[in-house]
Amino acid sequence: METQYSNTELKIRDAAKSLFLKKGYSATTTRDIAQESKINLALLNYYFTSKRRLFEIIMFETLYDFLNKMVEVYNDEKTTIREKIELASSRYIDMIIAEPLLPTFILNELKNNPANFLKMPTAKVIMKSQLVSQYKDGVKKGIYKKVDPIHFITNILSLIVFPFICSPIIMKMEKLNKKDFNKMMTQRKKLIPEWIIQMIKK
Amino acid sequence: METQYSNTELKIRDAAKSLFLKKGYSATTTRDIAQESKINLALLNYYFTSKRRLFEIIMFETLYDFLNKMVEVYNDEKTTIREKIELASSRYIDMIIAEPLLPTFILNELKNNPANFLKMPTAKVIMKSQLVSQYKDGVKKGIYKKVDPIHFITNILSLIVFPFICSPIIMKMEKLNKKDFNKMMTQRKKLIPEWIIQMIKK
DNA sequence: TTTTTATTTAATCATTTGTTTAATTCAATT
DNA sequence: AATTGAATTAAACAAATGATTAAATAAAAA
Repeated sequence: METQYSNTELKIRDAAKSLFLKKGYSATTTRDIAQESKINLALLNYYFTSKRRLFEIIMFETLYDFLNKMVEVYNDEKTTIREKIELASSRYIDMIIAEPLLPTFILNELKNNPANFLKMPTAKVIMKSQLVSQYKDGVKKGIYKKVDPIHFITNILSLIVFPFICSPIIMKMEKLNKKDFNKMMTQRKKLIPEWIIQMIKK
Repeated sequence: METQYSNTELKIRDAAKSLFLKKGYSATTTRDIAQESKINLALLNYYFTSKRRLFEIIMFETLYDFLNKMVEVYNDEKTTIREKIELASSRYIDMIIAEPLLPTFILNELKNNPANFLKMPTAKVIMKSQLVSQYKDGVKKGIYKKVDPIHFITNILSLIVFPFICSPIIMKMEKLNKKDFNKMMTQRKKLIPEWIIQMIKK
């Protein structure tokens, strides 16, 4: 697949993504986008038909990348449960440190338009992933407590993603700056796998 | 404190809160609010000066209630760590089941306007709460692993709140309806305290 | 070069949106 | 009953916003 974008098309995409992430759909105006990408206002509609369509294109790509990154790790045949959680924590925390507004952006549109999410093929795949069968195996063998796998998956995501979403609260509570906060999140790359394993053990 | 609101004033507040929760600040128009509360458009400005002010009043109250509910539990002198976590889980999960849009609403404005949050006196109190000193005690006594309390507090909040925020994903992954999902969250009232205790133990 | 097609621009349109005004109705007080 | 202040209404304003048009320019094809 070699999707070729013209220069201006890319400029619009980038500016739009940056603004949608920062301010959300409604608070971002087409003139904002035109100004940020230094293109003429009419070019937005020329290339993307409407603000809504531009948004949906960006949202789809973002969501797809986000979910895929997880499915990849979860479906690796060769790694153990612990390794999968380590990799997931590490990858996601790095990803979100690089783009901290991503989670709120996604979760927000998830609320406004959950139907869009239904189109994502990757979502339901997770509960059939290697990680989940490994977990079920452990339960069958009596190593892990008998708890619905959905809790297991939910807990991993919660411990990784939520701190970013409420980072202003955390920073306020502990008087941290952004650098300190990122350091804290980097610590969690190692802590989360420990915690998760301890949670599921009998 | 007996703040008396006129009937119409209350009607506006209620409609506005409902709409702001559902659609966010920018996507909610003053005409939406007027229609929903069945008042004349001008009454919004008559009672609340501006849309922004109305929003801030509602946001402050909501945020205050939300944080206070936690501080109360965390500062109880008589309860154990486990009891505090049980009570927090139970209260919060009930609260959010009753008003599922609350977390995204708060966290969203937290991103858009973190400065507003700085005005909340309750935030920094949490790290000096009874719960945190009990946790530190456990660490000193060698019962708990030596991990910064901020992780402890963050984990509790994450496991309680995050599943609500990403409920569409969870419902998709497991083909749950809203009732099933709430049942799942009710299970977590008992599971979360177990998990948290297990996480901190050596 | 000439012709055709794609890209870019400035200007404008039609709505929407937050807010205000001025007039009217209602309720309490004298 | 008359007066006064608060509450409510319909109408309008000014600015912002998503989208379109028609003309101009650049690029590609003939």
